[in-house]
Parts: sequence; C-alpha cells; structure tokens
Amino acid sequence: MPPVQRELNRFQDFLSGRGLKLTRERTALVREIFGTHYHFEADELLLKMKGKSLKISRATVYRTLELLVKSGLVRRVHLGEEHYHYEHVRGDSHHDHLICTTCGTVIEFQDPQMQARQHEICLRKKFIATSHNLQILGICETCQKKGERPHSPDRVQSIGLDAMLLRK
Amino acid sequence: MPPVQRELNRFQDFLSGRGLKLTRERTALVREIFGTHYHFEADELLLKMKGKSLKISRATVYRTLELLVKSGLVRRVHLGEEHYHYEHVRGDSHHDHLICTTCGTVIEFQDPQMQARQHEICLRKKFIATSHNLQILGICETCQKKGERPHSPDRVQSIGLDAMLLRK
DNA sequence: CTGCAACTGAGACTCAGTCTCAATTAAACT
DNA sequence: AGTTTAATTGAGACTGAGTCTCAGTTGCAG
Repeated sequence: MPPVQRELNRFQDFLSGRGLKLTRERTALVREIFGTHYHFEADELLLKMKGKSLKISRATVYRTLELLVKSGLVRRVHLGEEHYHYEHVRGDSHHDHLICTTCGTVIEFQDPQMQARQHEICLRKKFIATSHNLQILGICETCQKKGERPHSPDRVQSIGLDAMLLRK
Repeated sequence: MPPVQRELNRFQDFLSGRGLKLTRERTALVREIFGTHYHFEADELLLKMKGKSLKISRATVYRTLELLVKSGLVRRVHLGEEHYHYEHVRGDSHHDHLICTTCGTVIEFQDPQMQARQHEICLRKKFIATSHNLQILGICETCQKKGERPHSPDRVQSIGLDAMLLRK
C-alpha cells in the first residue's frame, strides 16, 4: 500500500465527518501533494496539475488546500515571501525554518529551549499564545562555499537587517 | 523643534547622498509617519493622505516607503497577515512581536536569550543569518479579561496551531 | 437508481503592490 | 532670478495571488 493511502484515508474521514465528499479532484491533489512535494506553493501545484489528464481549476486547488489545512494534514507557512507556502504535517510538528536567500533551500530545525523562551515571554506579558511563526533568513552552507551573493537583497530583509547591508 | 525634524534631516541626508530629491510629497509622508503612526500599513497611510491638502498617489506612497526602508528610518515587517506592515526604527532595534488575534494589538518584546538560541542554531546548521522574523500569535491580557473569541480563527493559524482548535 | 447537496470550472473580481509615461519640479548652475 | 536637466509625480494600466459566483456536474445516502 503506497504511503499516500494513509493520507487519503485520513482526508476521507475528515470529509465524511462533515458531510463533505472525496471527489476525483481532491484525490488527485492529495496524491500529488503527498506523493512528491514536501514544501510547495499553491501556484506550483496548480501548474503541476495542468500536466495531468484530469484538469483541475485554480479555485479547486485553493479550496482543497484550505480543507487539507483544516484537516491537519497540511500546514500553511510564511517563508518570508509575499505568498504562502504549504508543507506536510508529520509527527514532529513543532519546527521552524532557516531559509537560504541565495538558493531558496528551506532547512527545518527544532529547538525545545527556544520554545521554552517563548513560553517564558508569554508568561511575562500575560499573553496566551496559540501559534507562532519564526524564520531565520540567511545563507546556507552550500551557498557559502560557492561564495555566491544573494539574488534579491532588497526582498530579503524584513526584520532587523541593519542598514549597513544596503547597496545603492 | 518637533521631533519629526530629526527624521526629515536624516532622510534628506540619505537622499542627497544618492542624488535624490526631498520633494513636497516625501516631506509630507515623513511628517505623517513620524508624527503619528508607529505600526502602520501602506494602504492606511495612503488613505490618511487622501484627507490632506496635498494629494499623494498610491505609487508615490509605495516608492517613498521603499526609500524610507532603504534609509533605515522605517522597517518592513510581517505581522502574520497577508500584507506588510511598517514600523519606525528606533534605537532598540532588535525586537519581535506578540500579536493579539482578537484586537490586533501588537506588543513588542526583546529577549537576548532567544537571540542566543538562534545564534546557536545557526552555528549548528552552519548557516549565516542575515535577519529573522518572529511573531507569536495569541490573545492579549485585555482580551482575555473580556473573554472574547478571536474574530477570524482561520486567518490566524500559520504555524504549529494544532488541529484541536478547528471548528466546523 | 435516484435526488440533491456538495462540488466543479470559467472567468469576473479583489487587493496589494508595481510599472509606464507624459507632465512637473527640486536643486545645481549660470 | 532664470535655465537646465535629471529626478519625481499622478493616473491609470498591469500583475499575481487568492476569492467569489453561478450554472452545470457528481458523489453518495437512501
């Protein structure tokens, strides 16, 4: 049994629990997502589906992604770009991302001590956290070796990049 | 001398250093931004300027914001929504945000230990960080007391919100 | 097998942001 | 003060990501 089957079953359960249907389109999308991608974008997925025999519209792609997010199979993340990215949800759900601004690679990391700090801060501010969002932007090991410069420096900075880095 | 003058001078320096001009429009925008807002959105600013005697176009607002970001006077941040927000840059530049998903309030915090953790992680992954981006979403003290429910739960979650919270 | 609520695709729409281009203007230079 | 000229501006067309509508289609409970 291909591993995708597990996700299909879970999605099916989720849907029927709410009186929704597992259609051909939804099946095809789940297969595509869990068969290949790990991090992906909605538009990229849309494009991939264009190549298949069963054509799927933009609206359906977005609608299905929403359902997958609600079902807990997929997570929607900001990776420092304008639009959202999506990723599979697996057992080790609590991780954040290092994002290479040169090649776009996404590296996951997990750090219990950081979680602890966040807890501590919320306590101090009497804030009840429901979720968080952390990306660290920079240059990955491979690109450091290649000695490349980031492609789009202006896009990259979003918090705390100091003004020194600015070029004309 | 109004405090805004300091920012105007700095902006002037920045501009003339690159052969750019301090126009009436740019002056008006800097006055507006540093006179009132702290966190703001581009469109909100555009709207405010509509009410003034000197009308300023959308294009100019965006162009000026870009310059202000480059000059280091203003920072562009993601606050967990689709579009960008902007904030003044002050001395204590290294902070992150707690964002109340009920009332929209933004609380800043600063935590050196967290910085240290991030450093540690980058070392471990041989990653050279240039910037980072952290928001913690949740419910602020005031809203907890009011016992209100978040307005748009689906918008809110973006990383690590567990599936338990989902409603039909 | 049937009925109907859920689903779909096409394309109009929105929203934030970018781009173009002809007309205007800041400011360096007489 | 007047000239020059590159930078700047506004109007509005455009873009990209995502949402919405509605008439036609389809999964599936009975």
